[in-house]
Amino acid sequence: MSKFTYEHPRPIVTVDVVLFTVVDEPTGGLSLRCKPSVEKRLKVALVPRAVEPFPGVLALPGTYLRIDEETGDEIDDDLEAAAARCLRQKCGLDGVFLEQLKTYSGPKRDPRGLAVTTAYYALVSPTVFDKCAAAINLADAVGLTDVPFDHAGIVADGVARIRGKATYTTLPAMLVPKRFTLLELEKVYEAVLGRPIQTSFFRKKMMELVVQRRSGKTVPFLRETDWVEPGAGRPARLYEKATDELIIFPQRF
Amino acid sequence: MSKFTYEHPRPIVTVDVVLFTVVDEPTGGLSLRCKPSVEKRLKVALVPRAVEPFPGVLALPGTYLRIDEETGDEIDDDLEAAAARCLRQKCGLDGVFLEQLKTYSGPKRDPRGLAVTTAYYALVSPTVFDKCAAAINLADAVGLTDVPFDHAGIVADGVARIRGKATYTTLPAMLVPKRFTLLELEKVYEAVLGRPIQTSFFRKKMMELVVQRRSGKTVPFLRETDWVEPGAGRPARLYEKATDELIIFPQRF
DNA sequence: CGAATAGTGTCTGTTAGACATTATCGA
DNA sequence: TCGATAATGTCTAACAGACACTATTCG
Repeated sequence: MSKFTYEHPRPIVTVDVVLFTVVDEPTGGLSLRCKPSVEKRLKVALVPRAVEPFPGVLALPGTYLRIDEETGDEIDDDLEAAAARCLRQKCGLDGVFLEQLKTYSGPKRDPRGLAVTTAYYALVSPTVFDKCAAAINLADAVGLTDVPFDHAGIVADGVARIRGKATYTTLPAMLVPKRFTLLELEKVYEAVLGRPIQTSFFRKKMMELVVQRRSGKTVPFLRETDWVEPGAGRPARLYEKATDELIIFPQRF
Repeated sequence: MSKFTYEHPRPIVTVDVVLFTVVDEPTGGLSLRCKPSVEKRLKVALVPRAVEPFPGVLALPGTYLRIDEETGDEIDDDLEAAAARCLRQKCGLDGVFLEQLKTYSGPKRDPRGLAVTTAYYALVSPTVFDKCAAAINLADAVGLTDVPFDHAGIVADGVARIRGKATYTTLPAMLVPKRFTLLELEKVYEAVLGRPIQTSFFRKKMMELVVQRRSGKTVPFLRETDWVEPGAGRPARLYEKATDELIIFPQRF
């Protein structure tokens, strides 16, 4: 116990992960939109806290930065590795899109004293998310309250970040399954942006978006497949992404 | 000595500041541009390191997060306060624009072991910068090398960040003195962006940019003054900012 | 055939970008 | 008046945004 001594005090260092996904929302009867299909809704994952403070309360999945080499436990190479481990251990997710959001600090944000937490945000398609049967709750990402610490602010920052990036990158495409229809992708963009966008403009932009291959050749970001998604009307063509990387648009969206 | 003991090891927590400014660069004889006046160059502040490792080597100004209440020294409320203190103590600067950039971590970035450093970036006009007579060196911000740790990468990230923000905010306006000409502001934008921009388009956009007052009224971001800057030809009108806050453009730039 | 959904085409007002022109100073 | 720099106007091609139209399936 108490084996690690330093000349100066050091803060607690943790990571928190804002895990976003989308869920289908049956179009409410009150909706006046002509567009049929389903609406999508941006959600954030919350897990019950295992330890003090706030045990049992739903909060962002988080963990200490593990650098103790003597325990035999897996140690974290850096903060991003800790966030990835958190996703793996608490959500059963691996290989999902993960980027640093911001670092939060201050004496008031944690009752244990001055804590430094680096928040990451992650995006996962509902298909993959459903596979992890862990005890994960989904809450509306927009306007989230009733979470401990400063997690509401962190989620709000995360929403702002992905909203900003959605206007000039393919970031929302991280939220669709391997094969998807263009309308589905549009709905996901709308869920992230929180506002409707124009179908024909969206399709035009998306279809002419190209990605640079390592060889220097450019290929379309969206690859048409032979498959279709049957529905009530004309079946929709299914597409695949040419890459899982984040692509930046030549001009803003 | 060694008064602080913890059950688990904790990393070193520091902040580093990427302090940007611009300097006038006499247009080289090789320049083919018709535009006269002076070019501006984006610079970053480096200070000689006071302590191990790399004592004496030029590096980003940085400091430990101070949370030791017993020393009688000033303690930091949070990371941003530490960055502000660093600017004050090492550069003699106070009240400059300061925002969080990113947090860096990993066992390889510091010979002392796993260190976590949160980088901030700050912008200051050359007028204010010149007042702080401290031993501060200015290096070209673009393509900086020959700095210890991962500071080259941090500066590169900082340049990328302010370049991005320059296209949709008034961030480069943080780099001009209280009164400035439109051409001067344009040159600063060009220094940040690293590419020339169109004079007439720039002026049009800038002049029609408005800021929301607390009362709800909108006023132009640029306020015309009665003063002019004499030069070789027609004198240029001097402008003032209506606010010191960062303004976001309605549409991208 | 008609309802329902997928996907495309067309028109228009706005605007970025290039370039020419005018304005105002000192010598 | 000329040289130099500041500032504005004009033209064009591209494009966002709105809307109408065509296409394809099922019952």
